[in-house]
Amino acid sequence: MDLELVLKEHGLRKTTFRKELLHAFYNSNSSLTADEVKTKVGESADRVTVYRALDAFEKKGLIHRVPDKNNLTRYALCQSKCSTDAHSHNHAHFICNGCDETYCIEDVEIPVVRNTKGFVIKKSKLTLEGNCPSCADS
Amino acid sequence: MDLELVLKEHGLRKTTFRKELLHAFYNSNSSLTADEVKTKVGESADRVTVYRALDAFEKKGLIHRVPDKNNLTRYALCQSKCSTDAHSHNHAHFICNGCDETYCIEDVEIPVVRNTKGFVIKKSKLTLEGNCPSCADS
DNA sequence: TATATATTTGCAACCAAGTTGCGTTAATAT
DNA sequence: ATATTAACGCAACTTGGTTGCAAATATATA
Repeated sequence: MDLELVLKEHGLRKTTFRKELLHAFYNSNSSLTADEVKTKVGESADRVTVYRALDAFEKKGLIHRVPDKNNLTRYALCQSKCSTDAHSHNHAHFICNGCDETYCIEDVEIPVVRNTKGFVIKKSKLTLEGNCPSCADS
Repeated sequence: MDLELVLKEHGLRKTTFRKELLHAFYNSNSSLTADEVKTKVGESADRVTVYRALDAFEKKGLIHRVPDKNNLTRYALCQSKCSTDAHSHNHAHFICNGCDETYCIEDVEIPVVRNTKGFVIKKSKLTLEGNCPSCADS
């Protein structure tokens, strides 16, 4: 995976920090919070830099927000071809009660829900909870 | 609805503020944040009092947390018989893109999802998005 | 390659949501 | 009527995130 090319294709400059940030996402099988990014990727980088990089990655369609157990803002890599301001996801998310991580789950069907009692339903989000493979025995 | 009795049955003291708080929940068809409580119920009450009352109500099984569009802590009245530290909900939630309100939706089926790829699934949450009856034309 | 332009970074300061400690007041139990 | 316990109010703090602005760095252009 050519990180520099990916950045370029999404209209982002290939700075040291952003290359490492993208690397971290490609090396994670789940998702990251701003705080996790700071400790894992760039302890030296300023908090603000982390937040702004995450914002930029999201806007350019590289990462998307996923639910978090503790209401933090948490991001995961986009699988499909998301482009600038045009995210297209339709997968479930799994929150582990053991490690508090959030995983994208591609092989679970999202139910299509009909409008009901005057509510016009445009989107359905399915969030699963339990224990992830690593925490399955807890 | 005898508010004082409800408080008593849930082991809560009938203070002026808590009676008004409970009243506000019974008079709301959706849900409330701490901030909304403060403006609608007790502008005079301290912020901390609001937070602690909401905590207490939740612990005693009177209200439950619902998802919020902006990651705030948002509460709605429990319909069924929830008791102290034993909430039992199994309904969907609807977030309105117009007014940012969250509604409990009782008549939508929550899918039962099988374990997959080592993930042990214990709970499924279904969150719907769109426009509520009042905002249906926006 | 030099220079102009645009993006990214770091710092400081700020904000909003929520929490904690503690002394005082008010509600229930005896 | 009084003791006990729960609830309240205040101040101070914490955490997650944002904004403004100047300095640094990356890309585009000459």
